Amino acid sequence: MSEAPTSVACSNCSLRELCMPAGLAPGELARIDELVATRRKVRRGTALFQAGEPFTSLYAVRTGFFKTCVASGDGRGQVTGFQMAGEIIGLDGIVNDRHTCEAVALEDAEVCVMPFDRIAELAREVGALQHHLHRVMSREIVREHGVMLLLGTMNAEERLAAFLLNLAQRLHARGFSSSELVLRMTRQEIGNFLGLKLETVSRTFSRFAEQGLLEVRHRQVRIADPARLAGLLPNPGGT
Amino acid sequence: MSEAPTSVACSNCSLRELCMPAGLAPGELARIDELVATRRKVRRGTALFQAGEPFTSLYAVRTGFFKTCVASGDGRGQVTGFQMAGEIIGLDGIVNDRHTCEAVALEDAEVCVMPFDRIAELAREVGALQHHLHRVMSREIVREHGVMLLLGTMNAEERLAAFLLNLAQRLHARGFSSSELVLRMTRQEIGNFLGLKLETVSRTFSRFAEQGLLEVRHRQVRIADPARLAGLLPNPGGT
DNA sequence: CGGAAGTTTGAAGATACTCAAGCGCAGTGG
DNA sequence: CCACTGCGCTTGAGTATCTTCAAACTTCCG
Repeated sequence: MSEAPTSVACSNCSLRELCMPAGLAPGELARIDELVATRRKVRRGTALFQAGEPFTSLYAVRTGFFKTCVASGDGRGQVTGFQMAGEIIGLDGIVNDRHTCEAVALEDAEVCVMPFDRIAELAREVGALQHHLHRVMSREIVREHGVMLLLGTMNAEERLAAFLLNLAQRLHARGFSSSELVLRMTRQEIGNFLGLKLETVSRTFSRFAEQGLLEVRHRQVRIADPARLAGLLPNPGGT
Repeated sequence: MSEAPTSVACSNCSLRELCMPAGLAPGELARIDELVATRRKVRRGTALFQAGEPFTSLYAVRTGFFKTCVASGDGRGQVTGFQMAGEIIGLDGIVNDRHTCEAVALEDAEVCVMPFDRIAELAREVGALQHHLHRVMSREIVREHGVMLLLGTMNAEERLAAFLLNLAQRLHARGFSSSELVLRMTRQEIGNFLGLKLETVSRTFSRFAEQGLLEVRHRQVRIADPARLAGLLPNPGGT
């Protein structure tokens, strides 16, 4: 929709360490700047892309917050992930040149548009970029393994604890507090990610609050006792 | 363990369409033959690789049947997939040069060992291989989205129906019957994949048999009414 | 052939879901 | 500025589904 031909440079971007390969030669870095054709603003509640749309580009989140969802024929949907600054969206489209999930902004957002054929072309010449791309895709596969473990083996408390700790950790890596967080998504959306109904999510929040693990005021969450919250996870000596 | 320096040629392999890119120039095909360093036999019940092991290679299943599992700190485990001839195993290892899941042979099996650095090197020169690799990784991401939908939104009957139809479809693509199948995995392993207990899997099989959807004798399954079985899925106009 | 492993089935119980009602905050318009 | 409306959140009561525990049976493999 709003394709602003903003002048852009990854080389100056504060998110560079998050979404670009490390250890590039200066010349290579300059070439990677060419990757990001444009930026694109996405209004809260609107889709960056939808299922079925032709695939052209990967997107790096610059600001804002996204969810990605797959839908089954009837109304049911599964949120496959939430993406924040520095994270890559759109890898699902590569197989069939068509997106199979949709990406929706949970708040006004901006993404860097990276045409995939240009990425592929440059990856053939810049080894570090090639390796980075492989790692990004592999990381997504491993992340999804974790979600499968969550959905397949954990109860409601474990799921919510894992979700909150993961969110906190990612926010912390971006310089935010690791204990104070503002949820960008509704209880419904959390439920659609965790495989729970929104009432169950709400009840579990309340139970955590009663137990002194959290302080919850709507979307404002403080992790009061991170150690005990982490103790709920089935992953004591986690990787 | 058993690394046999078998002489190997993808160009003659009957599985070529499954695991190699299409439309290669003759010269390119010859170079891809170099990719497969060796084959490796894996005995039933033993691991092709384990979580924590250094990552070196991707593996293409030649014969046999695998499961891949992730484990949480305590005993719990989630089967992330079952792999058959022509399918690729090991993509999880790329991110951190270390495997995060284990791959176990469910029956005596053989795989083609493809050193990843050699794949990456060749992908830089052969565009079709590069694109193929991207597609393989993206396909895995999309497949996992489907599993997440299954685990997050479906009940026991829907899960088992989806599992059986998926298995039948993949076997059919390999020239086997699409209605007659022999399960290579235990009820326990099916349960660990579908997020159900083995008893629930067993009961659901029995219920399907009562309803005339299946004929089940232990691991021998005949899909008696594929249409009605497919009708159970939440995906009437599915992609 | 014998034992271990895998499968089936039943009964009781736990967890999460459904249905329902009420509350609270945010944004809108009087 | 305040009331109003809508959406999201919370909480309760009853219910469905899946799990747990247990026992018996079958198959497979050594």
